[in-house]
Amino acid sequence: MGRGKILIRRIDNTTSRQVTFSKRRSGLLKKAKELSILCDAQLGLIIFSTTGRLYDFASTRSDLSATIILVRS
Amino acid sequence: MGRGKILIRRIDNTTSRQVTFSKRRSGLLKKAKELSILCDAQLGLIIFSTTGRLYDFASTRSDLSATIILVRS
DNA sequence: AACTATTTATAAGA
DNA sequence: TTCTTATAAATAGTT
Repeated sequence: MGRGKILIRRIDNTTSRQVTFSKRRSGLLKKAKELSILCDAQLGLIIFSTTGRLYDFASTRSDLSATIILVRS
Repeated sequence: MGRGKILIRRIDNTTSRQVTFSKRRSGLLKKAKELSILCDAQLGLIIFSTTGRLYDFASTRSDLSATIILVRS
């Protein structure tokens, strides 16, 4: 997607890597939420940035939610 | 995407819902893997189908991998 | 399981 | 760093 095709390999440039992380993280979380709603599926997604920040999504299912909380703390 | 625009709400038709689950599950796992590679990010994704089958992806990080294993067993 | 018309995501650029 | 937009990629409906 985008102006050019890219290879799936670690992005060397720090700035580019952070920008891509921000964009794709949002996209992934959005698609995770859509899948859970459209298909009534239970899922959990946990993303750590290299700086240790955590981003997550969990559809309501007790064991999944508990897992996310455990990983967070 | 696709021939028509859809609303993000539970798909009532069982067959359509299963087909969509299969397609989007693949897409989500692919994008999760791409994000981890491109951005050197650690992430875990766990998807349960309504029949209880589990699909997951985890980039290598001990606590994440352990979590996935815990949820699986 | 394939096929495509379209929508959506996003890589580069502004 | 937020917005734009050309293009790649995902996918909804079809066969």
